[in-house]
Amino acid sequence: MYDADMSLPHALLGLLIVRPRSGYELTKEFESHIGRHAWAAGHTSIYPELNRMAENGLVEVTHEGARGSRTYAATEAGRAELRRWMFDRDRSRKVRNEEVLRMFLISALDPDDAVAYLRGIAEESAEKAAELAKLLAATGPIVQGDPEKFGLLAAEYGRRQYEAVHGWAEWAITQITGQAAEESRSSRATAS
Amino acid sequence: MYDADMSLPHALLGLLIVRPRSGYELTKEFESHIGRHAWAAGHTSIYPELNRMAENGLVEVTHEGARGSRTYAATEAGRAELRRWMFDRDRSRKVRNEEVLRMFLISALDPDDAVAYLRGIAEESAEKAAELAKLLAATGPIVQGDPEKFGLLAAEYGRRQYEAVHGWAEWAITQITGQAAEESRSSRATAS
DNA sequence: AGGGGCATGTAACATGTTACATGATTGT
DNA sequence: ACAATCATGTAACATGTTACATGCCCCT
Repeated sequence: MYDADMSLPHALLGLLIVRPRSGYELTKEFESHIGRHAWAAGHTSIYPELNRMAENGLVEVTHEGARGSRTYAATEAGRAELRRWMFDRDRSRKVRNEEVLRMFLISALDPDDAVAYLRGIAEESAEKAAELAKLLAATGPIVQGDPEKFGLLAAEYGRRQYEAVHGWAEWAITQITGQAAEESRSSRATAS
Repeated sequence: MYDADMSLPHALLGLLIVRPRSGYELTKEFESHIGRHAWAAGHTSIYPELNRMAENGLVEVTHEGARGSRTYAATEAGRAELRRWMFDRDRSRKVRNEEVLRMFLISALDPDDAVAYLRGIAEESAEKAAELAKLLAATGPIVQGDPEKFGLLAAEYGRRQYEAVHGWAEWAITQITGQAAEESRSSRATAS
């Protein structure tokens, strides 16, 4: 079977389950939401992966169009594989989250830099949350299984995440600056 | 200079800025918090990377101990590089977040599976949030620059994130089940 | 003296990225 | 007819992972 921690084939399966697409269309999909927020991939990894998946029976070519384009659809085996992967609770998975890494590394900056960095985060997360709120307001309620609504659960997830990050950044700033203010007060007191 | 999107050397720099360590100690560090929540790395990538970083003057060996152990410290150039990387706002960075990918792919599951999956998420996020809350309660307030407190900002970040995920999962469940209840009501109404 | 953990490394393999490459179709 | 975009691919390189490999030191 497929390795538990291979994400690209599963991302492709998910998209193909919702709606059959060509490699080219999948590539474009990865240039927008899914690629910018969840998993990046270029056509040079997508095309070989589709061929491999076709060999393994997870997808099949349902239509050949102009310019040699091939439309792929998920097979029954493909659906089963995505389901297996989603419910696979083997958390030996390797984390690789640059955002969170930066959060850890804030502790390695000196206080002024840390606060400057956090202000940037606060600003950025507020923007992103607002952006997603706008996107969600522009579309109707979420309907499971509606291809048009694909990714809206993820969008709401993102919106809440960004709001949480915003709150956290502001909290973190008060932690550091509050403490700095404290220190300068006590050092003045000691000095006098 | 170093590529903007290489995270391992920067993770190592961050740890070495806080406190000089050997490759072995760094490896162990990656087995606990930072490796489980932010960035995974094994000794087979850490040792070669340290050698490369030493060649490039980002770190230096400050002590050679028993069993051929070498203690590394960040150089001034290393500190500057970490700072540069932290503030590098070039967001051409490739996202690769399996968690978020799964959120996207929920839309590809049928409603029963989606709800089951979300229940799992709700449970897991509540557990993780509680775990971090406990960890945070057990340690004192955060003091910037205190090596003992390294990662506490990240811990609070994680706690808030998990709480947000929990709230989202419960909201998402009501979205789907509420909608399913609606549907069965209306189909009964249509049938009668 | 021997087991367990400390401490580092190399080699083969899998995966992913960048650069290079080609040709078909559509719209103007 | 020509430019833009559609549509797919290969090859060289960089990176990361797994398996294999070695030896030292400390404790009992």
